[in-house]
Parts: sequence; structure tokens; C-alpha cells
Amino acid sequence: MSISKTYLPKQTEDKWYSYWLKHEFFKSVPDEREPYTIVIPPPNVTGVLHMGHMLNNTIQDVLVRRARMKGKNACWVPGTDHASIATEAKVVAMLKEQGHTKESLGREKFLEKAMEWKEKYGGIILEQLKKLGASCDWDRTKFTMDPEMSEAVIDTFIKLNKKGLIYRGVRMVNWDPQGKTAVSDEEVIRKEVNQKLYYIRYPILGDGTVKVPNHVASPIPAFIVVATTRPETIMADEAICVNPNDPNYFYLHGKRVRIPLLDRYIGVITDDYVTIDFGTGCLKVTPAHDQNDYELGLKYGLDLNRDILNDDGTLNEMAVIPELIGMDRFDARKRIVKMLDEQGYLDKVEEYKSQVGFSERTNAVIEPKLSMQWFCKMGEMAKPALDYVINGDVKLIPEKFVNTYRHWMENVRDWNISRQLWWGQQIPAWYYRANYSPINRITGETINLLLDQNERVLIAKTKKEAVKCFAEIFVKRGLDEPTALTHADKYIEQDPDVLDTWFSSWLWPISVFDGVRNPNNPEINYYYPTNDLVTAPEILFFWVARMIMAGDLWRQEAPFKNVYLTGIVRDKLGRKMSKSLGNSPDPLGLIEQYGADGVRVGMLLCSPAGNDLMFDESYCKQGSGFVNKIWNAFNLIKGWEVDESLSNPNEVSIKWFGSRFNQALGEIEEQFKQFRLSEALMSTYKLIWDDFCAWYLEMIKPVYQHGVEKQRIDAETYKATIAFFEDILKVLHPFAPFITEELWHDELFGERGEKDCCIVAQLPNIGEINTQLLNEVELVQIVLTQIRNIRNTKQILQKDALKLAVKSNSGINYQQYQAIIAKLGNISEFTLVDDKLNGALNFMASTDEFYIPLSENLDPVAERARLEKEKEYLFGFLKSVTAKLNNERFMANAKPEIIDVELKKKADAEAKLRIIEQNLDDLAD
RNA sequence: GGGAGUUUAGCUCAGCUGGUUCAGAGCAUCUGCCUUACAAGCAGAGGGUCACUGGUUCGAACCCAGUAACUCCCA
Repeated sequence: MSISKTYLPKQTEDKWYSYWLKHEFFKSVPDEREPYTIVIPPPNVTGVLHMGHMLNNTIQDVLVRRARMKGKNACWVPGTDHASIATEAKVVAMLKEQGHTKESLGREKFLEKAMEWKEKYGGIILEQLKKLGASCDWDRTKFTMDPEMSEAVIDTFIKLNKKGLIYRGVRMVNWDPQGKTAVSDEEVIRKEVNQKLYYIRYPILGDGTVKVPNHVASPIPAFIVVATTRPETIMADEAICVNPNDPNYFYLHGKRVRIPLLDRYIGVITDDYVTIDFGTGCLKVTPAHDQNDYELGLKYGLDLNRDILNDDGTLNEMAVIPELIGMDRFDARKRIVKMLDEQGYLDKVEEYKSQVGFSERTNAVIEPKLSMQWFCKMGEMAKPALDYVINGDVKLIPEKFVNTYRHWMENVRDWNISRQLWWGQQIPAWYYRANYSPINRITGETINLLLDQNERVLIAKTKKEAVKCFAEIFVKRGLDEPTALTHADKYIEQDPDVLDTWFSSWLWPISVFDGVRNPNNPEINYYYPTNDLVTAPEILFFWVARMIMAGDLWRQEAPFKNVYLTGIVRDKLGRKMSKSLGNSPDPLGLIEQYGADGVRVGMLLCSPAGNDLMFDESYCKQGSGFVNKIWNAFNLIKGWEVDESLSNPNEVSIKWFGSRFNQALGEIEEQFKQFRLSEALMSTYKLIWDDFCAWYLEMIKPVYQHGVEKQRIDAETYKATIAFFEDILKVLHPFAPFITEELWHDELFGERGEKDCCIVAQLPNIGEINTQLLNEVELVQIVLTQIRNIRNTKQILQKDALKLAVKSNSGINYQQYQAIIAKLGNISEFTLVDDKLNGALNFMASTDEFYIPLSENLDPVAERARLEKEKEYLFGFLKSVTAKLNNERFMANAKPEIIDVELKKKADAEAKLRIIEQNLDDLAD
């Protein structure tokens, strides 16, 4: 391999990704090994890779690669969901350009077009994931509208229906008058908007007469004033509501009022829903146009269907006032305000800020609208789903989300599962729509088939089945069977709506293994339940909770064991990354610039579990810098040549790094267990950069020999170092798969078989950890730092050698570290002494004393000052420790090991103090 | 309106059962080095009233109460 000065990701990434694919390292089939399974949170098929995906999928890939390297049968299932609203909107827009509409094409043709569109443009995101290095088993790629996936959805609907958990009902939905569809709560963006609050006068009816405005003689006011932001909806008013405890309005109880401009009268109701001090404390109730008003309407038996709006947001005939009918809701608002004002019904107008919902798709103001929808009852399913999390079968990481989860599950609302769209699984509900009575062919009798409302709809998987079911009913009513069948076939229609996309994706961990249709197939039995799920907390309820419900429904088992919740990727100002703000970097651009490994490392460096991360490109820079560091370390080793005649001078260094490596391995293992991924990465980072590069390689690298092309090194050190390097590549691989694979195949490691790849190498086991050695080398490092410090302050260059004398009070045998200290500190003469050296620069490491004799005498004044300062600090420290030890309550309450620690602190401090005092005495001489 | 969370160095975050010399890491900053792998480098240094106010405790960044600011979820 030719070695360039810096690592060039572009030359390796595609090469190794195809190599992995070619040798099917991502592929998983059930075998005797323990499975490790992750299903990808399916991105929208229309989606393109954004920073959130990058983070999410980097984490999944790290987990999968690590599992693979631990000998598990790792399976990462990729795929996309059909995103009914987003996709349909895109397809509709495309068709519009071609001069078509949904309706002009018809359902079948539209779905064909949509599917074509999906084939052509969909799934780009999966291709992009490959650039990141995602090791998904691509042969398993699934789409939520694949025929078998769709069948699972329909089966689930039918199963729930049989359990009595599906029902139809009128509900207030978020209506997008521009897209002419209901949208889900998640697709409504709430924004604070400056509005106006209009105060409108409603004449009060008294003694059977209508009191006109401006009439002031009566003790009871002639009118009441109601504040509203939506004056155009007064025609849909059904009541006026005041708080029963509001003394200002006692007189209103039981009264009736007239709607301004209309000849219609409504009653006054009382409910403590009304806030006394908001507006006038008097609320107009419009059940068909507001969720809360609807609830009030239900509670007090008001007419719920006075809906004055058409689907496109214009006013319909129910609006009564001729000049307003057909007008857009916002124009109508202006108009009616003018009319109210002219006729004396407008009291005043105030500026007002409030939350208004906008459609994510069309940016139209969302209109609460009543419509018939399908619902799934949640209460019964929520209970077991809550239990899985409470009793720990499903762990949420970080744990804080358990509270949120519980709160939601205990207050769960029924799930509106129908969408007024075509792109998706059409609801398998069938309506009988005949408007005439058929004749029994045999008896000639006319059969009355006026079924009641409930009988006119039924759930069936196919039309054929539905026909059969209806026919059975007809036969019971007296129709002959053949006629019943043809009659049913002719007069039933399927519900035009489709199911919510979440109603597909809640099955994902099961349906990707075909576990709904074939609950006992070997795949589902092997891979289910999956191990870890990595997703965003935003969809904890919409998706995670529902997957747990579906898991319980079909398999009586939760679909995963751990749910790792990532944060939202924000920019460094803390703003959510979004297209409209333009603050999101292009992920592929980042990969282009920093390499996939660099970006992966960069993402993980700033990603604490469950907290948002403030992304900044500089993290990627740090990532690529790190990757480059390894490249250069490799370069160094590459430049050596074994000289068999040399003996090994590095035994201690090799032993030390071996111990240090094993120690780090243990730390990293623990961090992974706790899903502390950024910490595991940081441990790896420091192991490589600090311990391996800055210490180990410096300890062992051959002293430069002139006139030699390759530096000579002894065989033992060489072998050990290469072995260390290989182990390091393994540990690093999950984080930085490309560079590790590239280096893995260098001839430095000898001949490798075709399938001998880093991606499938087995992680080393944790070996022996020599704690004493680790502790002693830590002291040696302190000694070297002190020497460097002295060089710095005294302006002594590294190339000028120093002498060093050690007085070891701790019993540590510094002799064995002499070579290391001499080499890294450039010490020409290293002596062990029993007595202190007068007049030399000195420092302490633990309680051991070190002396550096210099030609120049040291400044006694400065030296005294330094020692005094040190003494003062130690004195204060000792005082606090002694105070603790003299405190009876401390001695009585503290754990014994704590007391031991304090005693040791005291002894150490006393020993150091003695030395310092001795030094001070000597200075005085 | 209800619920949850966050607040520690300039930035991003650790700090696990209250107890080391516990106030930490990485980055950034500053200083000195073109020391023969790496200037995308090496060596060193400075940076903090642990949001605020009380309380519990022998002992509080950590536990409790309150306050403030910010964030998210549900309505």
C-alpha cells in the first residue's frame, strides 16, 4: 500500500463498501449464533438524508458493527414508510404540472402514478445511508406498502375490529382547506400570530321582547359583550357560556340572546371551562368549529352540526347571510366585522396574540372540522404497553423518558386512524349503498333492505368476503341467495379513506419478518424481539408506544429490549435544523469534505443520549483530525524494519500498554452497556491519541538513525506494536469503519484471506490488567510532565539533556522506568539517591522527590516562595482532613472505607509537609 | 392550563450510592517548539460563586423546598 501524507477518505470508502457488499458481510440469515437485531426507523420514502438521520443511523451502525464483532448474528433491517400525506402531496403536485388531478385520473390510475413516482424518486435516502457506511442487510429492504406489508396492516385492522377495538365516530379533525384533507396533529405547526380580538354585542332577550342596542334604561343590560377572534363564525353559534361562579353574570343564567345580524336565538349555559378574566368572561360556543366548543356542545346537548364552512374554506348556505355565502373565511371575517360595526354590534377591537395551527404541507390555516373518522380504542392496549416499560422489559434510555411515557399512557386518547387520502392501505370497510328494494326472484316479493346505520357498514378483508357477508344479511331478510349476491356485489363500496401511516409502521418490527401473516415462521422466531431501537423522543408516543402495543397484540411480547432516544440535531445557536432556516449542512457535503469516518466521529462526539445536540461542523473537523492521527501513527510503524540482532528494550512499555489497553477495553464495554456512546468514543479517542500515540509510541519508537532508510527496531517490540495496532483497529472499527478496514488490509499485518476483514474481526477479550504497573507509570508520566514544565519555564530545549536524581520514599523502584524517563525526558544521567540534593531544582511526584541539578544556582527567594505556597496549600488541606477525622459524628456516620481514605490523605499530606519543611530548613542554611 | 426536563469553564458535555488531591473531559484560547509519524502536530498553561435563595447533613454540584431562565410533550 502506498502511504500518502494524509488520509484520503475518497480513495477508500466506496472501495470497501462494495467489498463488504460483495462478500455479504451485512447479510444475515438465522443460524445457531445469538441474534442481534435492529430495525431501522423507516424514513419517509420521499425523504432525503438530514442531520437527524445521520446521527440516528450512525448510532445504529455503531451498535450493529460492534455486535457483529462480538460474534453475534447481526441483522439491521432497512426500509422506508409510505408517508401518505407527504407523498400524496408530492404526487398531486407533479400531476398538477401535467394537467391532471387526483379525481380526473381516478383512484387506480393515481395509485399507479404514485407507485411509479416512488420507484423513480423514492428511497434516495437509503442510497445516501450507504455513503455513511450503514451496514444494513439490504436484501431485507422493506417498504410499508409492499403487498405483504399491506396485508399485515389489513389483517391488523380486522383483528382489532374483532376484538371490538375499532369504531367509527364523528370527531373534530384538523382540516387543511387547501389540501382538502384532514391532517394529523403532528402535521399541524402551531405558531404565535398577531390577531385581533373582536368584542361583539349580543342582545339579551328579556320579558319576551328583544332589546335593541343602545337601550340603557333597563337594570339588566340590553346586551352582553363576547370576545372572539373569529367573528365570521357567529352564524354557527349554539350558545353563550359563562362561568357559573362569575358574579358579573349571575343575571344571565337561564337567559337567551339573539345572534347579531341574525334572527336566531341561543341560550346561555354555564360551565367552569370558561376563564372569568379572559376577554369579557363570556364565551360564544360554536360546536362545529372548535374542539373545546364541541366538547361543551356534547355536554349540554347543543346542535353539533351547524357547520358553516365548505371543504375549501368558503362559507356555505348555513352561514345564512346571503352576501357572505361563498366567500372565503378570511374575507368573510373582514366583511362581517364591517357589518357588525355598521349596525352597532361591534363594541371594540383589541390586538391579541395567540397560537394558530398551520398545515405543514400547504401552510394554510388549519380549520377544526367535524367529520366521520375511524378510531382505534387505546385504553385496553395501553395498559400492557405501559407495563412492559414499568417492569423493565423495555428499557428507555435515558430513563427520564419513563415518566413521560407513563403520563401519556395513562392519559391516552383514542387513535384516529383514517386519512382522507388515497396513498396508503384503503380501509377494509364496506358500505351498502342501494336506494331501492330488490325483488326475491323466487317468491316475487319485494324485500325491504332499509338496513339501519350500523348494518350498512362492515369490515371484510376483500370485496368478495364483504359481498358474502352482506348477502347473508339479505338472505336473512328474505332475499334469494343469487339475487342477494349480485345485489351486494353491485351496491357495496369500499371506504375511500386510507389508514394512517403509523398504522403501518407500528407493525414494523413484526411485519419486516412477516410475523403478522406467518406468526411462526423461522425468521420472526429467530429475530424477534429485536434488541435495540434507536429513534427520536418526538415519536416516543406516535411510534414507540404503538409498536409495543402491536407487539403485545400479535406476539404477547414487546418488540425490542432497549430504546435509545437520541436528541434533536440543532445548530450551534440551538435552533432546530430546518429547510426554511437553511441552517442545516448538507450531510453528503460533509461526508465529501470530512470523510464518512470523520463525520461519524464528529456526530457522536456531540451526542449525549436524550439531549439535543448543538451541532457544529467543527466536530467533523475534529473527527477527521482524529482519523488522520491514526493514519499517521500507522505511517510511523510502517517506516520501521526489524533488526534481529537487537534485543527488546521496551518490555515495561509493552506490558504497560497491554494493561492500559485492557483497562480501556473494560471501560468501553461498560459505556456501551449503558449506551454512553459518546463516552465510549471519547475513551477510544484518548486510548489511541494519548495512550497509544503520545505515550506508547514515543516510548518505543527507535531513536533516529542517520543514513538508514528504514528505522531499525527489535523484533519483539515490532511484533507487539503491530498486535496492539490491530487490536486498536478492532476497537475503533464501529466508529470509523472505513479507515480501519483500509489499514487492516495493509501488508504490515501479513497476508490476509479474502474474508479476513476488520468488519468481521472479533473484538479482543479483556486480558490482564496490572494495576500497580498502571499506577506507577501514571507517576512516571507526572515526573515527565514536571520535567517538561521545568524545561518550559527555564527555557531549556528538549535537545539539551538534563540530569535527574530520585529519592524514592514510596518504595517504587524507579530503576525499571529509567529507560522511559531518560528517553522521553532526555535525561543523560539518572541516579537513585538516598539523600536530597541541595541546590538542585526539585519537584515531587506523590511523596517521591526528584532533583535536577543545573549549572546555574537556583534562586533561593523564588524557591522559598514556591515552597511556602505549597506548604500553605497542604496545611489548609491537612486542616480540613484533620477536622473531619476529629469530628465524632463523621467518625460515627461515615463508612469505614471513607475513613480509610481520609486517613491516607492525612498521612500523605503529612509526609509531603515534612519534606517541604525540610527543604525550607535547608534553604535557610 | 397540565406534565416532563435542562441550567457545571468561552463552547459542547461528564460528574453513577452525598465522602479522595473533586470541581473534570473534549474543543476553543494563550505560551513555547518547524523535536526526523503527524503544524490536521508536539509540550505546557490559564479558564468555574456548579442558575439563584433557603433547608437537611459531620459533609451538598449531587438530597429537599422555593425562585428565575430556557427546552420539549400534551391540551
